[in-house]
Amino acid sequence: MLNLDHLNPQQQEAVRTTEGPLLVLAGAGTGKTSVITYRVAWMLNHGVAPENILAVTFTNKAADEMRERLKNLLPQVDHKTMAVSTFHSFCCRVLRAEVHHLGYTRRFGIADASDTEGLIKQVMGEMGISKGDLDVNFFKNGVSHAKNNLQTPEEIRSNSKRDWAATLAELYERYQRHLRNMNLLDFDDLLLQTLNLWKQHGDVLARYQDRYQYILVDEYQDTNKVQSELMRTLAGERRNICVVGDDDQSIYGWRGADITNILEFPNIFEGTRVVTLEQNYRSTNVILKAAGHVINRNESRHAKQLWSTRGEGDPIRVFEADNETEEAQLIARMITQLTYEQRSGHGDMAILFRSNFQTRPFEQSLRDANIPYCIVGAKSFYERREIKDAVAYLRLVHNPRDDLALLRVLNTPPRGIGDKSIDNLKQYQQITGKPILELMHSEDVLKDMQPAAAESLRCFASASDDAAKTFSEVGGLAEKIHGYLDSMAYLEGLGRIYKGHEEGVARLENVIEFVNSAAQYEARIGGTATLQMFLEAFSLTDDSERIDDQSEEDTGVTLLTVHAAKGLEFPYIFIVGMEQNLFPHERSIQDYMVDEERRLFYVAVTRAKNNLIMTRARQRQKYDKRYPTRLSQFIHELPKELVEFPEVDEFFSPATGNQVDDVFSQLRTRFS
DNA sequence: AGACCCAGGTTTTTT
DNA sequence: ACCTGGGTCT
Repeated sequence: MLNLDHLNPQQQEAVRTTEGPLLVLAGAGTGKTSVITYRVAWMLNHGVAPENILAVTFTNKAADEMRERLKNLLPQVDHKTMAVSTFHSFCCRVLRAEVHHLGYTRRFGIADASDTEGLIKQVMGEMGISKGDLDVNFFKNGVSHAKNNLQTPEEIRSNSKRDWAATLAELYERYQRHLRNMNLLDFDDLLLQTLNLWKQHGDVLARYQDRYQYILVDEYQDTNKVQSELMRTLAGERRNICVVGDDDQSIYGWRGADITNILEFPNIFEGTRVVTLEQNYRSTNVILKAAGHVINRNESRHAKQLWSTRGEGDPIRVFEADNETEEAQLIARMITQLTYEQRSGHGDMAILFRSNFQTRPFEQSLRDANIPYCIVGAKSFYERREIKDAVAYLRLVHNPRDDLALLRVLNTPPRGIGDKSIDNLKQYQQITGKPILELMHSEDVLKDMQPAAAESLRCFASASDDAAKTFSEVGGLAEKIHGYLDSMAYLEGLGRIYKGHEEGVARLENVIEFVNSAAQYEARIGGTATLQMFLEAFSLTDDSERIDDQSEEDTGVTLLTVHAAKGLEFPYIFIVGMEQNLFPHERSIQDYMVDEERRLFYVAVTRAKNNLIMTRARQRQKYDKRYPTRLSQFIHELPKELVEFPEVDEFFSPATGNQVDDVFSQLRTRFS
């Protein structure tokens, strides 16, 4: 039987409450993941069938971790039947089975962010929206926002008096029509169309409600309207829905997360049991008090007060440097000193910053000081042009209606299909509404083209047909991918696309690496891996986890943005660039979003287990100019008695006799 | 088709 | 300062 003894009373209550709506307010470091996994284990032990449980997370990483911990906790249960997945992959699975109800086919492809942007530009062109007016980002965000908030184009038109409303609505409609013609769903659609499906087809919904009788949602503060509505719909009359999250760590409002989901949950589900986890197992009380004091300024939050049994701990220290270079050098010196006098390794330390551009001077200073480091979230392998091209080739074979993929690779490498021919095809596409690849099979269309171009198009089309046949049989996926890219002259063409010999070779190596990743995927899944599965994994899986080279992660200092640090912890945390307009960011100040920025600061502070050091540069270079800076308001918001503002030298002053004794006694106990 | 030039934009990031 | 994308010229 499951032993809950080492859980605290609130955690136990959360675990035992399996029926009805439950809101678990899990403050930073309060053992949330344990609670979730124990709760699932508890349900399984109490007769709930694994296939009746749905656990939803935001990231694959979180889903993997949960699955892993469940496996350890309950090795005997058949975990394959239990749905632990991200919102997107869950919805994708539903749609693969049901999407025909909505007029797509189950071979639908997934449009990524750059497809979305490209298509929106195209639609803007169609509508004759000139550049001077509203820009691509406006429409991209506008459409995404509308989708996330369940606004139809009709509603945009009628609800908003803004002069751009009608334009946005029309663009949304056209954009969506294009996607549908190409049998593509964008990321937002995966969620939205699943919700539409359920709302429009009660019988389908009933099947899913019957299957998923117990629902668990992690990081609920990050859900948007569609996501909360999806879960509410699925929970139905049973209302067995448990959401876990921390409103104080809601830092994704800017991309559609709606904090009111977690704030209003008890009002939306009458009779909600609320369990607040306040015992923190991570940090010293100085850190918790400081964080709590700051976050208390925010209105509209669920009250909570974190505490721990780890003692008071050292005060927070704030240092100032003249400029960003010296700030970076200061941090490097401090790290050297700390590793020297304490027993902490580089892996115990992380440098947190608000914006990515701040990494530069730190890379330099750490390298100069011979300190190993790793940067989280550096630009990814899969963003590279040659990889996206390779993926576009694959997408086209899988979904021949994917004009976006086709146009990307039709003349990559150059094969004599110029702008003229491409325009021509687009024209036909507009008139007939048929996929371009299909048009390329029509001699009526081809006779309009230059003979050379027509021949090239014919050749491309027939190679695509061959590939489609090849991939329709199961097995040998990586091999087939290699053969296909080769047959399209893509591998050979890389040398022509990229001028320098070196660059061509490097790009080719990357593509080969990509083929290898397909082989790895195949090895993991087994011989039954299909192109569709691989593409789906590619679209819905985060880059960093696809290639795992975590070997160095343990040994180096970690550099990462505060956003990327959510969910992590380190004994030593350095928050750098504590300047007004940088953190909080100036954009958030203009937009009255300082509350979210304050939550971001709260997240940063609560990453620290033992020691928190913050720095500021008095001057900072921005683009090509230097500016004087002001200290961040968040520093002023910290409780005075918990913060010290030492001079830089004080950090490096010789150790006192007591400290020396201390170090030696620690060493003695360690080696005795 | 490919080299070259200029304008615009540079918070955070998942799926 | 620096990169990207789009436009133009050869």
